[in-house]
Amino acid sequence: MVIDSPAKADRDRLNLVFAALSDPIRRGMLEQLAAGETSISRLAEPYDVSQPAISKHMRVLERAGLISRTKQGREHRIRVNTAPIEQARGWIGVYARLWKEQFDAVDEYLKIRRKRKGHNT
Amino acid sequence: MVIDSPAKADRDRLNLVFAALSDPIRRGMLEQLAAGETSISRLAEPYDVSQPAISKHMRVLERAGLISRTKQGREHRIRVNTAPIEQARGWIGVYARLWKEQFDAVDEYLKIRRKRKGHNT
DNA sequence: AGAATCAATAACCATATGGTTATATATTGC
DNA sequence: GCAATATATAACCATATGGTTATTGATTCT
Repeated sequence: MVIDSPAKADRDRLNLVFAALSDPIRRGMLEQLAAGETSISRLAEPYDVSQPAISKHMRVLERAGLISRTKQGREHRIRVNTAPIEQARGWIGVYARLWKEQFDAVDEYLKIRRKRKGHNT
Repeated sequence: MVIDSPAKADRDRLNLVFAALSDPIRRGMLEQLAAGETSISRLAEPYDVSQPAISKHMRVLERAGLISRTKQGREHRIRVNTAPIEQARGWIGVYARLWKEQFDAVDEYLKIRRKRKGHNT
């Protein structure tokens, strides 16, 4: 049983979102954005990488639609977009539940078997 | 404000889990596993790629801890492991909530401002 | 006006990725 | 016993990734 595949655009977006989340620096940046909008240089502070590397990470997050930016003077103000992360959460939520149900069914079945065996012994 | 970073092992695992989820073929395989344990050749059926490509995808899922396998004759029986996906869900859940609270705070603030402006007009 | 700061891009590098074909091994079915 | 099936790995290929230094342009600060 496979739930209807999402539209191609949604699939492509999920590719980008999960890919963006696969790097600890990018996850760390999103974690920082939980505290609110901030600048790129502030987001970069915890990391010992070059500024062009930071720029690349920002690009990946942006391509995934996870952040958007405005410019104030020379500073880019970065904020998180929740829609793509909700989409990822939705995907995981649906399947985590189905996977868990599968395990619960197995557990239930094993429980019954154990009770029967115990009884027979 | 940044929530305490998880242990390095947890971080590395999240890297692998999100990376594994960034490919539509691998997500599709996990979706199929929601229906229960199955063979690799069955998981491969919907895809028009070579068998070694399938093997590589299985390897990525396995390295992320998302699946485990047993062997029955020549067939590998694949099942999903829920722990890593729960870990990813946990990470997304924590931050999705924080990001949303951030937007709710902004919305609330803008609402109050709009009411004041409307009143003054 | 010029230094300092913020950030992007180009070019380069090493490694990883996702596909292929060829080949090998294990197991089942006839 | 041999063909068929299931699956892994090697080698190859094109592309992507994540880092670097150098350079550039925009903006702010002194």
